[in-house]
Amino acid sequence: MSSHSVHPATGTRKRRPGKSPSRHTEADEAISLDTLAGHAGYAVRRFQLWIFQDFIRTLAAVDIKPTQFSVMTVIGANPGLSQMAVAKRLGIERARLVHLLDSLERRKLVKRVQSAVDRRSHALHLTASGEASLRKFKQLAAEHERHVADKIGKANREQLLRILSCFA
Amino acid sequence: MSSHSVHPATGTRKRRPGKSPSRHTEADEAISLDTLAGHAGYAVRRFQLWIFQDFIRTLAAVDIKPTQFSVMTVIGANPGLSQMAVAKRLGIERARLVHLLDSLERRKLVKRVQSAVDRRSHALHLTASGEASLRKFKQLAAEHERHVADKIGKANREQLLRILSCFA
DNA sequence: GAACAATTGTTGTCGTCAACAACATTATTT
DNA sequence: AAATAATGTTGTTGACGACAACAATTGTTC
Repeated sequence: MSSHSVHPATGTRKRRPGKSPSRHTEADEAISLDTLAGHAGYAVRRFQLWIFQDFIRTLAAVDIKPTQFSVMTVIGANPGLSQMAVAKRLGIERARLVHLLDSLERRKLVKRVQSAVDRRSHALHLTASGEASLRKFKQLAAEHERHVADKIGKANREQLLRILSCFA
Repeated sequence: MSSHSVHPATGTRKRRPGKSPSRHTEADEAISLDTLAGHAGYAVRRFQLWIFQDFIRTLAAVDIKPTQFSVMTVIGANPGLSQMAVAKRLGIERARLVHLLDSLERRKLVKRVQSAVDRRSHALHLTASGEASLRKFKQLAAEHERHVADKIGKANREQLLRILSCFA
């Protein structure tokens, strides 16, 4: 019964007078995850949360979020794609892509061009400033990727990419 | 210039008359991901989407979602925890945990007990039926985990868990 | 060629989720 | 006793996935 100074309800140690005032509750790891530790989904959820937060923080100066970056990257590499094609390739709903493109078009990063072959669809292109911006975004994204490597290890990151390559 | 029968705007092949009518647009992989292929966050997002959908589908019969499962598992392994402790351990906002517990309590799976030591907090416990249900949930969750192993490979799944163990 | 079906972009709704902010109640600190 | 902090709760905001409906256009089929 090692109930030294551990609050039975919270599992957090009462902060001692001399200690830092409520900085971190150190004993969170004492709480068992049980079978959760063996579930890939749990670890992946936590990891994805961390990785997106770091991406957003690293690209905060240019105000670009992960989804926006993915859309611009694909359009940049494949000019003239339709919205359907981009949505399918990235696993985004075409309804959602409409708003994403509205936002990017307002910022003059992307333009919708009337397609000559299919008058239903739009051909998507980066604007001139969109291409310049994307180069900057990619630099910052690369910096974010280095944060990932620092967090989980360079070799582990590469193995992770290999393992999940079937989802690309 | 290998534009055989590839629609320039969509990147999708025109469905040939004899072929299945608009089943799958097979040539989505032809669209380049560019630098996106080297970003862990992109792969992780796609993977997390897949894994959550499979979890939800596999546990659809008992109507339990990943977050609900994680909450019940932690409470089951650590009876008497406060809401704060559970929220911190799982990385859930305590505001969000309120609704999750409301739902689980309505279904008589979890109960909030007035804490004797701290009258602000609730001690969380599984009900009797909650414990029985959790055993069933864990069986189904294990089945889901086998789906994951089938998808990415048994050894890869274990390496993934090892790589991401620092996020548990 | 006309009727029918499918695709594309768009608009809208619904439910989930993370991130905040504010508040009342209760504990802790000084 | 007064100031400060923690806990549970309520509410709002914005991003997101899933779905359904619609007009315009294209493709198919008779």
